Amino acid sequence: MQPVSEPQISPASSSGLSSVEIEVIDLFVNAAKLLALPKSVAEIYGLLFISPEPRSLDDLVTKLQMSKGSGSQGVRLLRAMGAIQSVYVPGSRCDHFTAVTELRKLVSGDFRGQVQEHLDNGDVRLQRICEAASEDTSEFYEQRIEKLEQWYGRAQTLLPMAQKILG
Amino acid sequence: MQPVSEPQISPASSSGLSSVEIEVIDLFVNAAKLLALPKSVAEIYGLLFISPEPRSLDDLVTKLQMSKGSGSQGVRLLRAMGAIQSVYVPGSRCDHFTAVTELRKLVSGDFRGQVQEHLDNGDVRLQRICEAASEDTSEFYEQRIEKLEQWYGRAQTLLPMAQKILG
DNA sequence: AAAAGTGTTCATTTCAATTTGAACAATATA
DNA sequence: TATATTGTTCAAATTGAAATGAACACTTTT
Repeated sequence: MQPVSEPQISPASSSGLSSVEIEVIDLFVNAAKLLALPKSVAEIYGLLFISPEPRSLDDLVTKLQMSKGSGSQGVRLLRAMGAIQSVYVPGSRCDHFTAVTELRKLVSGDFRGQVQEHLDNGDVRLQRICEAASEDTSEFYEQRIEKLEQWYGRAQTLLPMAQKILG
Repeated sequence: MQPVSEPQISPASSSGLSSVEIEVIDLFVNAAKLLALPKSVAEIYGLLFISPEPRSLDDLVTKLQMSKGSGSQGVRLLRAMGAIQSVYVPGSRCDHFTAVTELRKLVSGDFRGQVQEHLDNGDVRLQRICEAASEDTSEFYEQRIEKLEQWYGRAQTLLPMAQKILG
């Protein structure tokens, strides 16, 4: 990997993002790559994370210079993941959002969703592979299937442990 | 997620992939999505995983019906990741490959590469955020930075533990 | 009711990653 | 030396995901 490079959140064309905001957003944008989440989603979360006050959708898309459509989608996803919350702001009729920062909540939301799912399907898949292999049952295939079962087992062990450490 | 669907490795147009092979390759192709690896890479690894004998590049691209270019790139990546090995096959002048199936080796190869890297940069990033925040040092910013440090700490704890369980 | 504000949806565009295929070594065989 | 084999590289095409922006619906204010 290349050394950490300067944030690419076009700093000149700012609609007033401070340098702290830019750095933090950049952090999340990069982390998002690891989780294969859209950049816009990371930007929204990043900005909310570093915002002392709740922000409206309009607010977000203006500061981040993204389309209303993207903003709307992004907010929806983040809400579904439990990564942001909408809060009531007296005297304003639009929704306002804040970042959920408890690792425990974040982990049980998205992480679980993405990974657990695949593991759950593991049984089905292994089942199918066994069936397919039963036509041609060799020593080698048995070994490989055993290997796959071992892998799934390990993963099943690891996941709850990860939740414990993070939660 | 939709229920596990039928493999989409065009089974009709087969250059002779057995149903076991198809199922296993499909398993890896799906897992690869989680790790954000190219499909071609997953296909190659999957086929090697379920092949009793080493296979040549030519072999791979023929059975998988992919271009030589993709095959070459894929093999290179997998080798760099330590996920496949080239083995000597007497009486043949081309390289042959087998899958590395020890979870320990796989984990120290790719997983580490992808994740550790980001964590290593964490220090640099946090440093930069601190600097940026020093212009405008508020209670809130301090809390957030603390939160980020906490997150990195947890991740640093989890990673070696994961390696232990998997390795 | 009109006008302004807020938010969603969705067809289209944009963009980046992957794949292809052809050109190009490099090496072995005849 | 010519020819076949093996493998890499890279520009161009393909693909699919994400972003845009306009149309729409709903609410609130005047």
